[in-house]
Amino acid sequence: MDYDFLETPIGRLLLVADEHGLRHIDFPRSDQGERIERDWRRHRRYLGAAIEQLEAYFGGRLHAFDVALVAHGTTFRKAVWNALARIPYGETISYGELARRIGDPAASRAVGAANGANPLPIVVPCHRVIGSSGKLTGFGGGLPIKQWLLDHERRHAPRPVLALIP
Amino acid sequence: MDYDFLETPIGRLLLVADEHGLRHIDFPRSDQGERIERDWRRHRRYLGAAIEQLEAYFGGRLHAFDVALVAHGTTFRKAVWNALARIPYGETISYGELARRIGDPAASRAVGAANGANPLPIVVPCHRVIGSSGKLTGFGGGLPIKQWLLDHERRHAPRPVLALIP
DNA sequence: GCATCCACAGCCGAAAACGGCGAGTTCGCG
DNA sequence: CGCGAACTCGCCGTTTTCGGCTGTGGATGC
Repeated sequence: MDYDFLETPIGRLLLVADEHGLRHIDFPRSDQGERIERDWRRHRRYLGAAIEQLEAYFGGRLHAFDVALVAHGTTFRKAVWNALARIPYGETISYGELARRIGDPAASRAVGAANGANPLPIVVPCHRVIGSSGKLTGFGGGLPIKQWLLDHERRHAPRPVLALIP
Repeated sequence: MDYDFLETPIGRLLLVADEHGLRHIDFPRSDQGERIERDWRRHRRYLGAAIEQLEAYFGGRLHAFDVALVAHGTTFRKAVWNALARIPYGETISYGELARRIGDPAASRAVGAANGANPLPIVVPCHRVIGSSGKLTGFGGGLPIKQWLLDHERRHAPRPVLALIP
């Protein structure tokens, strides 16, 4: 298992991958030690594509990732993460809408928990899910980063996103 | 979004506008911080007409505003605010009469609430609505200011307002 | 080990609370 | 009597509050 860090506009990211694909993206939190296992090696052998694409993403040039991913979880969580990956760049939906898309309309709250368990933030865009009222309501890396990502995508969206006036 | 302050005989007013028109008029209350968003800029680019006309109004020279306005609200509230704008300078009507004018004769109390939510006091003359008994009964900027506005308009009314004796 | 409970990155409908009212009644005071 | 102030009650739109519905991992108690 290889790991390395990547400096980005939202701070340093910890990337972890093996021969099967990318396994983790973490925001090293100051309040808890970085979760690095003893047998990992700091090496970019399996990280090349991910790093290239993340740099392009933060540069505003890449709108859809194409990297091999490995994520383990319950059936419900995998359904949520797959639905996440289908939300287009620059768009946002609500937790309830995501629950409806996976055919479990009452599970909006469980969707929030599954979002929180997403091991691959940014690449699997959990930041595009917000409260039905428009509030951000939560993000593993902190709300300011969620806001930054949404602003960044709105700025670089292929078509200008209409500012709807209610 | 631009904002600026205007000193008037009833105190300092906070004006907010953008390219579409005037959006807010506030009485900065000492009991709560002024509501100024981070991304507003203190500038008069979009405020010129409003400031000119307000100065003329307080000078007793202007009897009808002609400024682009932007006010968001429910269907009911917009109906109330539109009816407000049709009350002539120097006249007063009751909350119940206003309810009748929008075709909802029993909603006099809800009309009071809609009046309280008026984002553009003075320009949209919510101060011209008083209780059916003649008492003032309420005003966002405080009753003394409501009284001042009504006195001011009575003093400068084009025709003297008749004191009707029933 | 195994039940049980709890805390979450939510949402929706129903019910209650809350006012910038108004009409009607009561009651006190000249 | 006459006039109001004070009170009650019905009315209306909006806002706030409140249950109940979900899946999962970790803490607790046996």
